Amino acid sequence: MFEDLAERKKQARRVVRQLKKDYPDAECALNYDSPFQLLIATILSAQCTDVRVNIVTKDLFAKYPDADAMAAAPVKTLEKIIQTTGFFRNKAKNIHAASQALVDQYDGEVPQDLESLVELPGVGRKTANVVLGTAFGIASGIVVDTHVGRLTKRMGLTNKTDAVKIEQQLLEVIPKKEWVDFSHRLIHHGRAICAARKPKCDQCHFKKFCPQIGVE
DNA sequence: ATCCCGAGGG
DNA sequence: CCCTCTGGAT
Repeated sequence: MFEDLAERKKQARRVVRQLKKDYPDAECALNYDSPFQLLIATILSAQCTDVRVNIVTKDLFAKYPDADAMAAAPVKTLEKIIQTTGFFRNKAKNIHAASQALVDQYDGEVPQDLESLVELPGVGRKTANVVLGTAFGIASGIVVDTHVGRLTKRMGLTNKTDAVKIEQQLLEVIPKKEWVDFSHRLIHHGRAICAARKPKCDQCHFKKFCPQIGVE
């Protein structure tokens, strides 16, 4: 990592500039028609590709499009529909309980602040930041998923492993107006070029200023 | 064998 | 800090 904060900020500016150049229109890859659906899709995305989440949510949202319908669904039925996303018992229990909490406490709507979102079962900082940033356009933090964690470490913007600590270090060097797009663009770059196993460094436009920490 | 837009519990 | 939950793709 770049030890000096000023150096880290300089590196952050290079990264943000290149991200804008390479991925000007990066957006959320999960399919949804409402904040509620984005919330559920994001809960399902834990340790699962967005492609598979979209396959599952097509059926799930056709049957249970909103919090009222999802809260009324049998958990066993939810388990069957979302089975292929992995962790399906926990996820089914959580999306059912979270939907019930939305009905009970928020009249079926999704709250627009981080503290309320994180209290919902199955919703952590990452999921809450996705919903706030993408569905509501509220920059309350930076989404740190497996891609953002891996790429920011390789690019020298953090030396941490814990997602919350990575986010703290990123918040120091990324301007607030960039927070939402920063994650989306990094995630696209992580899938297309800077993959976990076989990063395509020969095709990477970030190579000229990438310390390549963690890449063999 | 490792990774995928994690969260909760110990 | 650690562990567990889980299936599909490569």
